[in-house]
Amino acid sequence: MPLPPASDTTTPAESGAPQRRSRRKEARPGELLEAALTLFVEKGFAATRVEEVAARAGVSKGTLFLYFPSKEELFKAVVRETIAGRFTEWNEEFERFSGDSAELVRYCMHSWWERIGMTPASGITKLVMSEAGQFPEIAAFYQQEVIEPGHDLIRRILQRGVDRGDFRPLPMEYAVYSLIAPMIFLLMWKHAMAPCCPATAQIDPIGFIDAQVDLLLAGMLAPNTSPTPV
Amino acid sequence: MPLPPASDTTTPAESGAPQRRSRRKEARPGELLEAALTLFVEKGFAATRVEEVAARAGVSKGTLFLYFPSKEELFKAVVRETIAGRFTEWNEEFERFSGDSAELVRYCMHSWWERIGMTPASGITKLVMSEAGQFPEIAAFYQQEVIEPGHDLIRRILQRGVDRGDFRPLPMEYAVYSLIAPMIFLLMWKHAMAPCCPATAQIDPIGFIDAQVDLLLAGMLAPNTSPTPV
Amino acid sequence: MPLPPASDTTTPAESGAPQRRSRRKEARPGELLEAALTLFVEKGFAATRVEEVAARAGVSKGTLFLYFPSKEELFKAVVRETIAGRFTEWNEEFERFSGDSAELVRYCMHSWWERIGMTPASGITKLVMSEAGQFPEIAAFYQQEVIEPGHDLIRRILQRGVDRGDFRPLPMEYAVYSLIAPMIFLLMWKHAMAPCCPATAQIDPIGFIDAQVDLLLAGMLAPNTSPTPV
Amino acid sequence: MPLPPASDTTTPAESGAPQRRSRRKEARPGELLEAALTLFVEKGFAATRVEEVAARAGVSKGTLFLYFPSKEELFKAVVRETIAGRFTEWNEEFERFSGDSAELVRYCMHSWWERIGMTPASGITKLVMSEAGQFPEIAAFYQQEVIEPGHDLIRRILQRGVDRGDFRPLPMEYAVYSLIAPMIFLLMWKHAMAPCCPATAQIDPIGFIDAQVDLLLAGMLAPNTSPTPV
DNA sequence: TATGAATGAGCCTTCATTCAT
DNA sequence: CATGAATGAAGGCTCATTCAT
Repeated sequence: MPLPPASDTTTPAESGAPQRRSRRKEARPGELLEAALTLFVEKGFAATRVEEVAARAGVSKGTLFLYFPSKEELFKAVVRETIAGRFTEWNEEFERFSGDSAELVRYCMHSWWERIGMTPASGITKLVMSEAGQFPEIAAFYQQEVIEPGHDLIRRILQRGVDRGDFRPLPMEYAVYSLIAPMIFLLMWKHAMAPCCPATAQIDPIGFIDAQVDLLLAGMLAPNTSPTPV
Repeated sequence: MPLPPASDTTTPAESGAPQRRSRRKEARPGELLEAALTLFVEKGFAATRVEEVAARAGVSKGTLFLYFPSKEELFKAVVRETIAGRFTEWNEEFERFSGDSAELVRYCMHSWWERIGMTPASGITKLVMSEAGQFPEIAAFYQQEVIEPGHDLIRRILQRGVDRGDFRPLPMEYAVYSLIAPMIFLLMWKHAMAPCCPATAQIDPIGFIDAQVDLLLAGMLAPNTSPTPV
Repeated sequence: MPLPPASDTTTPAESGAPQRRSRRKEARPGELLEAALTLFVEKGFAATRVEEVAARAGVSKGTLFLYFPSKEELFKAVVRETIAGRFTEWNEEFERFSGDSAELVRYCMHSWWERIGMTPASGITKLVMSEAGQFPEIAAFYQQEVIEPGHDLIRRILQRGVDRGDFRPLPMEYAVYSLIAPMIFLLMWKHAMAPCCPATAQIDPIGFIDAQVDLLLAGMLAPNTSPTPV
Repeated sequence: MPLPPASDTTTPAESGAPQRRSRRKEARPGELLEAALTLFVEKGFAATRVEEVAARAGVSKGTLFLYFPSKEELFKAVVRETIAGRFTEWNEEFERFSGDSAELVRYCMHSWWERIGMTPASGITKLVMSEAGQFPEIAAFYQQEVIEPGHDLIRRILQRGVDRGDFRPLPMEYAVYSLIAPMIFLLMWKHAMAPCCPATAQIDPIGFIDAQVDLLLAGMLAPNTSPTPV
C-alpha cells in the first residue's frame, strides 16, 4: 500500500528536534500527498487551501509548489498515488483462490473494506465523485484505472462462480454492480453522511457488508447449493 | 412539490399568455432555486458563481441577494425546497397497495426512478453528499427529511413482505440498504461518472434497476414462493 | 487628442464630495488608462502594481478588473488608446501644406514635440521599447500602428521635397530615419536619462530639435537653394 | 576591458586544455555577469529570474548569491563591468588620427558599430535606458562613465573638424547629438523593435550608418570642401 | 424592487533570498 | 566554496457581497 499504514491523521514530522528547514526531498511528496488526501477528503477540493496542506505536511506554502506545479496537479497526484497498482495484487489473489465462489465473494468484500474502505484511501472515491464535474479528466482517469479494473475483477469472480456451477446464470453487465453498489454506498455514507448523522443512524460496516453479501449470495447461488452463512 | 411539475429545464409558461417581459415577482425565488439547483449539481457549490445563477434565472446578481442573504443560504434553500414533502404521497401509495410484496418492491424502485432518479431532483442527493462536509447542517437536514423517511418507507415495505410471508425473515437494519444502495449508486454514477465515461461504460437505468430487483428478490423471497419475472 | 489635455499628474476625482462608490461607468476606463499610462511610464510595466493604478484612478483593485481583464490587457489598452488615430489628422495637415519643404520638415518636428514629445504620450514609445521583449505582440502592434504610419508620413514629406526640387535626391529608406532618430533619442533621453542626470547634462528640446533640423536640412537642401535659418 | 576579448557569447577556452569539468573559480563572476547581461538585455530586469542567470552560467542559484548580494547588485555589477574604460583606447586613437575630419567621423561611427553596436555590449545601453527608472543611480553612473566621455570624444572630433576648417562652425552642444542619436536609435531598434518586426521593416546597420554620416557630413562640411563619398 | 458598478478579503502562485548540508 | 531545498513576502486575479441609483 502506498500510504504509510499508521499515519492517518497526525502531523508527520514530529520526531526529535523540530528543526526548521529540514531537508527531506524524498519524503516531501509523500507527506504532502498524505496531507492533501486528508484535507481534500475532509473539506473538498475548493475549500482546502494549499497553505493548509503545506502546514499539515509541516512545510511552507512555497515548498508545496516545489513538488507540485499547481493545486490541481496536486489533486491529480493524490488520486494517482492513492490508487496506483492495487489491482495487480488483487488479481493475483483471485487467481490463487481455490475455494467456493461464495466464500470468494465474501472474502473480496471484506478484503476491500480492510484495504480500502476503512483507510483514508476510501475518501478518494468520494472525492472523485464529488469533484468529477470540475475534473472530468480525473474522473475519466479514475474510471479507467480503478473502476474498470475493479469491474473486471468482480466480473471474473462472478463468471468463475457461474462456470463452476456455484452461481446460477447471471446478467453479468448488471450483476457486477450488485457488488459495487453497496461498496460505493458505504463509502459515500461514511464520508458524507455519517459525520452529520445521529448515532442511531450509523451503519456498522462489517454488519452491513455481511448482510449485503448474504442477501446477494442468496439470490445468486445455484438452486441446489447450500447457502453460505456468515 | 416545490418544483413545478413541468419545468424541467425551461422556464414554465404557466398561464395562457406568459407575457415574455412581465416578470412574475412571486416566481423569482423559484427560478433562482431552479437555476441554482442545476448549476450546483453540475459544477458543485464552490465552482458555481452566484452571477451565473442569477444570469440563468434571468435576473441580476443584486436581485439574488434580495431573496437569499448569502450563497450558503441559497444552497440551503435549494436543498430544503427541493426535497420537502415527497413522502406523504408515497406513504399513501404504499398504504393503498394490495398486491404481492415483490411487485411492490419493483414498483417502488421504478417509481423512484421516474419521479426522482431521472429528474433534476436526483441531483440534490449528489449535491448533498458532495457538499456534506461543508454543510453538515444541511446533510443532517437531508438525513432527517429524506433519508430517514425513505428508509422507513422501505423498511415498512420489507416488513410487510415478511409479515405477509412473501419474503423470508430479513435483517431489517441492513436489508433496507440493499434497496437504497443501488439507487444511490445509480444516482452518483449518473451525475458524477457518466458524463466523463465512454459509451461502453454507460449504464442503462431501467435494465440496472430490474436486474438489481431481480437479484435482491431472488434472495429475499420466501422459499416456496414462485419468483417474480420482470 | 484622446487624453484629457490638462490632467497629467493629479488625481482625477477630486471634485466636490469624495463619495465612495461613485458610479461613473463611462469615465472609469479613461481614468484607469491615464493612471496606468503615468505609472507604467514612470516605473515600468513590471514594477507597477495594479493596485497602484487603481488607487491613482481613485477606484479599488477589483474595479480595474471590471474594465480590463488583466494587467497585460491594461497595458495593451494604454498603448492603443494613447496613439489611436493621430495620423489621420497629420496626414491631412500634410496634404494641405503648400509651402517650402524645409519649413514643412521644421514644422513637423516642432509639431511632434508639442503633440507627442512633451505630453505623457511620449512615455509610451519609451515604454514599448523597454518592454518589447516581454510583449512582442505589443511591439509589433506599435510598429504597425505608429512607426509604420509615421515612417510613411515622413517619407512622403521628404519625397515631396525632392519632387519639388526643394531637396536634393535622397536615399529614402535611410533618410527617413535621419528625422526619426533624433525624436526617438530625445524621447528616450527625456524618460530614461534626464531624471538621473545633473543639470549640466540636460537637453533643451526646442534647441535640440532646431539644431537637428538645421543640420539635416543643410545636408538635404538642393545646392542652389538658400538655406533656411531658424 | 572587463569582458574577456574573445568571450562574446560562448564560454571562453582560455587555457590550452580547458578541462570541461574543472570549475575555474576566478571565472565565476565573469560567467555570471555575462549570463546576466544576455538575459537582462533579452528579457529586462524584472522578467529575468536569478535562477535562469545561474543556470546559464552553469552554477546553482545559491552560488550566484555568493558573488552578488542581491539581484539589484548583480544588475549594477553587470552595467559597471561591461562599460568601464573603453574610452581611453578610443581617445588615443583619436589623438593619433591625422586625416580628414569627415573620414574621422565616418571611421568613428563604423568603429562604434563594430566594437559596440554589433556586440552584446550594445545591449547594455538598451538595458540602462529601459531600467533607468528603477535604477537611477545606475543611470547616473552610465551617464558619467559612458555618455559623458562619449559625448566629449565626439565633441573633440567635431571641434577638431571646425578648427581644421573641415567643418563649418557648429552649435557644439547639439551637434554632438546629431551623431549620438543615430547610434542610440540603431541600438534601441536592434534590441527592441527588430525582433518583433517583419523582414520588410528591418534596417541594415552599415547602410544606415553610412547614410546618416553622408547626410550629416553634407550638412557639416565647410562650403568649399569636396564631399566625402562612402 | 431591481440593477450593476464597486468593493475588498482571500487565494493561488512566483521568486528573490536564506541556510543546512 | 557550492548546492538546492526551503522560505515567505508580494502580487495578480476572483468573486461574494454591498449599495447608490
